[in-house]
Amino acid sequence: MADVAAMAGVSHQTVSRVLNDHPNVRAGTRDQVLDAIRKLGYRRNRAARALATSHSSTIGILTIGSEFFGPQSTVLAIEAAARAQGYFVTVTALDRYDAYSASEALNHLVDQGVEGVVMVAPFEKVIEALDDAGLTIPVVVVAARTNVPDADPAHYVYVDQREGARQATGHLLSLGHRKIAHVSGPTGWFDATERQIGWQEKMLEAKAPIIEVPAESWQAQSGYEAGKRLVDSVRAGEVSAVFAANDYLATGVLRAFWEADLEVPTDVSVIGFDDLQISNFLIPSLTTVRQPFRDVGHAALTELLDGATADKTPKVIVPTLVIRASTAPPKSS
Amino acid sequence: MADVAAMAGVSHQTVSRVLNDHPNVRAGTRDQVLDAIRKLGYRRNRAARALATSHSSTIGILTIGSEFFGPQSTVLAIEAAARAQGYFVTVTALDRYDAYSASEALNHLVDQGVEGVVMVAPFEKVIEALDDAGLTIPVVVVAARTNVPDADPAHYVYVDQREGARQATGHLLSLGHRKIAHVSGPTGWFDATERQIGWQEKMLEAKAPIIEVPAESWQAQSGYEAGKRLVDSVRAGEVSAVFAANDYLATGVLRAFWEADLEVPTDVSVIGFDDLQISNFLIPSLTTVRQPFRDVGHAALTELLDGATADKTPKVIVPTLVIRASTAPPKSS
DNA sequence: CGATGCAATGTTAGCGCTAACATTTTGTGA
DNA sequence: TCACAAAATGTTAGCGCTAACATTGCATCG
Repeated sequence: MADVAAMAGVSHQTVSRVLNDHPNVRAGTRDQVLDAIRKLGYRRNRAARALATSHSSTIGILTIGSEFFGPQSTVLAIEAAARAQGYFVTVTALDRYDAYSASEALNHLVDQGVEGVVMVAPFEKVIEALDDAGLTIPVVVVAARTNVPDADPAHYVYVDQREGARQATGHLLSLGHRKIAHVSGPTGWFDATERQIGWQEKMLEAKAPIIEVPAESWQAQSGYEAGKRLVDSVRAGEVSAVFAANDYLATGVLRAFWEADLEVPTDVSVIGFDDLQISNFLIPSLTTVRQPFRDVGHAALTELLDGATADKTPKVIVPTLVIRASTAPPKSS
Repeated sequence: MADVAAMAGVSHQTVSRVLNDHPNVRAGTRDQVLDAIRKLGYRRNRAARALATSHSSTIGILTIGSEFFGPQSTVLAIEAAARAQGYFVTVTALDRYDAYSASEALNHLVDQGVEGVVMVAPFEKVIEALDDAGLTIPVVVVAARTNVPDADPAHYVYVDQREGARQATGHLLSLGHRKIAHVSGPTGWFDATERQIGWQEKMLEAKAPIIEVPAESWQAQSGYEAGKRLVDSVRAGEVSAVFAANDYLATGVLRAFWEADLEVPTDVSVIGFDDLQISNFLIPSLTTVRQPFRDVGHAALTELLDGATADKTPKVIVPTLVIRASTAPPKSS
């Protein structure tokens, strides 16, 4: 900076003023300074700036360390939005989904000096770690948490999973199904819980039977195993439709039914959740619930930056049902 | 820090020494200091530290802004490895895949003060932007680039795409196929080019015909369109197997063949590339080439941190063929 | 034409830490 | 017991920037 000042024939403070768009700088002076900056290829030292202003212009994202479609899309959207606002983004992924890993990760971010944190980790234990962390910086949580403690200072942004599950179940009910099994997501995940509740609510409203097959993970493998367990029930006419907690699970279910020579949707309907890129190209193409992850990412960043506003109401985004070929009216038996 | 020093009854410099594991500190003093740190909940200010040491302990990752399986897995692996080494990671995603976006993104990272950059963006234009950027910090590129200029100071780490394509093609040839069409990836991507070359090399060696159907994107939609264009050739016996440039494309191809009542693998074999989580559960389960992205991430970080070593030989990681149910010997016609 | 006021620029201090050197304490051997 | 070295601790300066105040330049008006 001193070099730039010398070259432009001004004081370092004037250079600083130019850099910070201070109004009281003559146009001619400004040009000289900018010229010198260009000629010298000068870049401001961010550490010094952060030290002097006590602003790091950095936000932290804590996410889960797996290749899940939803969190990943959300993280990308947050990053893009943050960059547009002149913020830097530091990402930390969790090794394991427990409170210890989570507080380690949070520490890592706080050590880094972030001004705020977005947690894209819809796993219960992880979010609970936050309640104990006692952070003094703004926090936005992207998770459909319903039992938020009053004392929790975090802001919440999420897609209404329960509503999505109600849409999916409602679609099957309106087709005439009543024996709708739910392949539920793994325990500990908000999304799994909410989807299960939405399905169950709708089923109880319709006075339909509750048939739940829990999956051990979100992976297709678990869906496949759940599907195999459902084959006999389908054959026996005890299940005419399956609502899988996400599209990976649905893919596994489709596969299991195919292996058992059960035709979808003739013998049994299948519906998923997420709308992956490939869901339209599965055999048959998958009816599912689409989540607008980009919107979630944007909303999360907005919430973080405008966090001063006292409005702590969760920002809820509504998913949409995408009807394709894996659902049809039940066989008239 | 001054508070800690006062509480422990030492000078701030002694606190600094404790924090930096300096050897010349008496055990008792160290304990007092650590105690004071704990009691006060003191955290070092990273900006000040960075300013004093001129080390930011931050590395930048530049990646593409889409939900692709490979880059995402690689980024996660790099982040985990970096954190284990005490580094912070700043991620920037590209809005568009052109040189301008790329240099903007690089500037963003350099402004942030990163000590090194890993580019996980196997797109030609993006990498070319790097050659002009004239960065003075270490750079590792994760991309199967073959025409690296001598002057290019970057280190390269990648999975041998060409070899993977040769494995895939070789597998089909050894099953007895000769009319193997390639649904090639979009132009501008190193991976697409390399896979195309690997396939072509192997086909020329076998004196087999070159039938290529270019896809416009990496998405299943493009694979579907390519598959539809191949249906007639398959029916006419002009194509007995398809090597799709990735598993999304392969999914689309499978779907197109299914719609046309072509059975896989009886009527036509299909092979993909990447080994997605769901590839084993497609109908039929997909033979594909698995890429060890975790290894790539680790190798990239190692290369970045040990970059001082003069050895600029690219680190090449070999993929493995995963044989499943979508490939079989051709119909004896 | 000089007083006045504001715009433009300069000067000084300090953000919180570490490096380098200065000083004090401790331990050792003759 | 004292000199001496080595270990332990303290003191000072400065990393590169911005905030706050000080000064200068310049236009305006009676």
